[in-house]
Amino acid sequence: MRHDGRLSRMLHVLLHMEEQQRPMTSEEIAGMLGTNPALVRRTLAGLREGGYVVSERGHGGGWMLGRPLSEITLRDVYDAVGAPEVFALGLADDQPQCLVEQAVNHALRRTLDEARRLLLQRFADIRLSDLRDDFAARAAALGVRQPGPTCADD
Amino acid sequence: MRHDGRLSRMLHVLLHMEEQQRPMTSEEIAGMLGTNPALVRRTLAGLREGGYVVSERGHGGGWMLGRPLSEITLRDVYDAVGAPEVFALGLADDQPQCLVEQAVNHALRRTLDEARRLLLQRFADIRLSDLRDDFAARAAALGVRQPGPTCADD
DNA sequence: CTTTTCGTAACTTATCAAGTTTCAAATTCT
DNA sequence: AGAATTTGAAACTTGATAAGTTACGAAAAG
Ligand code: FES
Ligand code: FES
Repeated sequence: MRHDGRLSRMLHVLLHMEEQQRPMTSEEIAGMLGTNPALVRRTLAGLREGGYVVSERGHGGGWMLGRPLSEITLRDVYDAVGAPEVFALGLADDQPQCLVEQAVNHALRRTLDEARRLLLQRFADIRLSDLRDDFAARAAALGVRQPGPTCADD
Repeated sequence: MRHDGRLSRMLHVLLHMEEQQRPMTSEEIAGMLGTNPALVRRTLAGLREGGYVVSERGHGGGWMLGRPLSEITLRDVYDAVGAPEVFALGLADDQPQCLVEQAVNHALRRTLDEARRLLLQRFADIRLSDLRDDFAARAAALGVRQPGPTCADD
């Protein structure tokens, strides 16, 4: 099953965004992610609606954080990218009136819902500043002074 | 994202299989699921390897339970259909050497792993006989005497 | 008014479970 | 033995959709 990488990618983008003291263009970000500007705009649009980033058009424009990383949780970002389906496992709906299918789906749904609740609760408990701190710790452990981009974006 | 309905469908099949006192052909099962025999064989093949069902070829052949429903858990069936990816959410791997991506993926992986552990533990705790009992209760609540198939398979 | 950059719509691609086709092999029935 | 039934398995097509692409208009700055 194909993955939905929007949450992961947007988290990556937001953390890099804080390092920069200037707006990042969609093209720069696309280079970072190995994709293209239109997709970046499409996905960041959701984050803009939530106020997590702001965009400016024209010369010198681009994307900047709309609030500190300490005020954004993983859950916020998950919701902002459209609250995509968490699970690849799905329920059959071939025989909706079949009591067996109903019993199976009921058990699966309860279990999936419980796991989803746990997951989203954990997401709500993690702030992006926590990820940044972890990143900083990793950089320090490697003896990196100025963490800066390690990819080919410049 | 597209769902993987193999677990749900195979549970449905196994429960119906117990009701029947005869081998069910792939064609019958395909009719139940609104699909075709080859797909049924492909998916049930995994269950056969685990000994959860047995198949007989030729006239009068078909599929039967290989052990009582009380000795099969949802986790068993999940594994038997290939232990498909649980989550639709995936991790980016565009910049494996990027410390930010590493920090993001580490946090996501830990959280997803925790939710996966919970899910699979719940699966391991649910026996197919529990689902059958729930099914029987639903049938009783509706006043059904002989639960039998409600779909067009006969 | 030219350049930069976002905004957005429309279209194409990649992926993989699901679905299909086909035939060989095994088993039973006559 | 031969016909009918049914699984086994390989090869192929379809469908759904996140990702990727193309194209052009609007807004802002120089
Ligand atoms: S993409 Fe994270 S360092 Fe460039
Ligand atoms: S499919 Fe469950 S009753 Fe026919």
